Amino acid sequence: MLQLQAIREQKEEIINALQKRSIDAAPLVEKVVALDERRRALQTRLDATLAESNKLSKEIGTLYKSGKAQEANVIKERTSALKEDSKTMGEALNQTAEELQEVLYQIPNVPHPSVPLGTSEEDNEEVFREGEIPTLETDALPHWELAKKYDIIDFELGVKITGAGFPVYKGKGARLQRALISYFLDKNTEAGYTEMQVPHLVNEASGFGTGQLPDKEGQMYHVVEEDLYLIPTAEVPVTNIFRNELLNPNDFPICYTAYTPCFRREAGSYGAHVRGLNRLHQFDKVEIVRVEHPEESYKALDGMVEHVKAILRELQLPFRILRLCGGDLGFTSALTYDFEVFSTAQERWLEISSVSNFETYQANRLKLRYKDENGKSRLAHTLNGSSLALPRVLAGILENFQTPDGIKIPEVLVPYCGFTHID
RNA sequence: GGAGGAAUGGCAGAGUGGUCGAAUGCGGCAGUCUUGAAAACUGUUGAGGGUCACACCUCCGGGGGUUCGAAUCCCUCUUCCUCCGCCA
Repeated sequence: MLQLQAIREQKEEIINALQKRSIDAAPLVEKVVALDERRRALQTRLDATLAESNKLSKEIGTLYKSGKAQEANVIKERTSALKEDSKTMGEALNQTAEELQEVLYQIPNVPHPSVPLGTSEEDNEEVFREGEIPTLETDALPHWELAKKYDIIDFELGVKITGAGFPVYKGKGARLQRALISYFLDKNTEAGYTEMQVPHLVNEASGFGTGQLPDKEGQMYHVVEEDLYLIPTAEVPVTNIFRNELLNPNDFPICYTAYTPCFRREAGSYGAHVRGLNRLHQFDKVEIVRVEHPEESYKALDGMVEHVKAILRELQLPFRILRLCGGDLGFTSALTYDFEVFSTAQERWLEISSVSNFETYQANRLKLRYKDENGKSRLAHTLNGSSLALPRVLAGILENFQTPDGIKIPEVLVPYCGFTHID
């Protein structure tokens, strides 16, 4: 969530910047300002009352000690009115503070100046493109047919066991999946990210910390019995490692990587564009997460983009990078780059990575701070990105590397797979 | 599942009704010494709100209660530890 102080000091700038998301934040921002003022007024009054009653209590203490019980009893009688006052004021204060929080949660992050104006994915800005799109035979198949032909992914079996969107990977398909995970983790470790294994279920506070709750509650699977949520991305458990932490400046940069399955309800539409591996309820992903000093975070974001680029280059997949426009930008993000791989057989781009800087938006919810040079605590910046989401990488490999003799495995993966072709 | 114990500042750990926001150690920061570093020594150092700055207020796992006054007493929830049972 946004920082109150920022809203107080740069109200107009924030409202203007949020127009990039095609929303009029003015009513919400004004409401925040009004509630904040009311909260502070109540606080001041309550503080004065409490100060008075604290003072009296101390007097009573000293009077008792010096044996003047009678005088003490006289003062005692004066405290009851103060007590009642502070109780009612405290209740009003709590209620106002709660209202204030609720309005604050409804305001999305302020987009970075470089974020283009726009309302949908049409308006995203392509900033980079690399790799040649292969010319396939006329009988080139989409990945779901290749998966069937070579018997490496069984979608129907997943339906039997669980339901739609939970595929079963078989034989070389399963092996390739495992190879990709190992390869990604190795690349990330090489680049200085520390590998972590984290829980796949998180509590409410964690979902809240990274912004999945309460805004997008419908997207996560909820285990009602224990009130836990299946993670939609490793971002949630990994970033929440730092919830309620106060760091030293020399702790930066913090770079973590984690492989986890990801679970998403996304009760979306059916059709060609969600066929096969394009959209699933459960999929695997390797994530990178960074916690940075505010002055370093955009340099870190660039570094993450270069890192993902290098991986795609090694995999020899044709890809492009988009800078998301305001309308497509996630609620909590200030700047996001999406990576898309070209799916030759489907003749469209598939998102395989999303790299974002959240600035202080998550840190404010997480209470993730560091001590600055002057010993004051300030909010850190959080970032994360996929490196990478497995299903669409797999789809890209299957489709782009298909030959009449089978699927050719990208060279970097051969040591991990133990085979050169799927046939 | 049964029986006990515990939760305090960045960390460790004292404190069992009245200047306790809290001893002490470690860590952090600043300085002395040193060519530099380490060590040693000296000083400093909890978080949040509020204020131009003070004052002042809140916070000792969460919530509620007793009391003029609670880290300290009571209730409740959560978490952790030890022992027993069960299980991987």
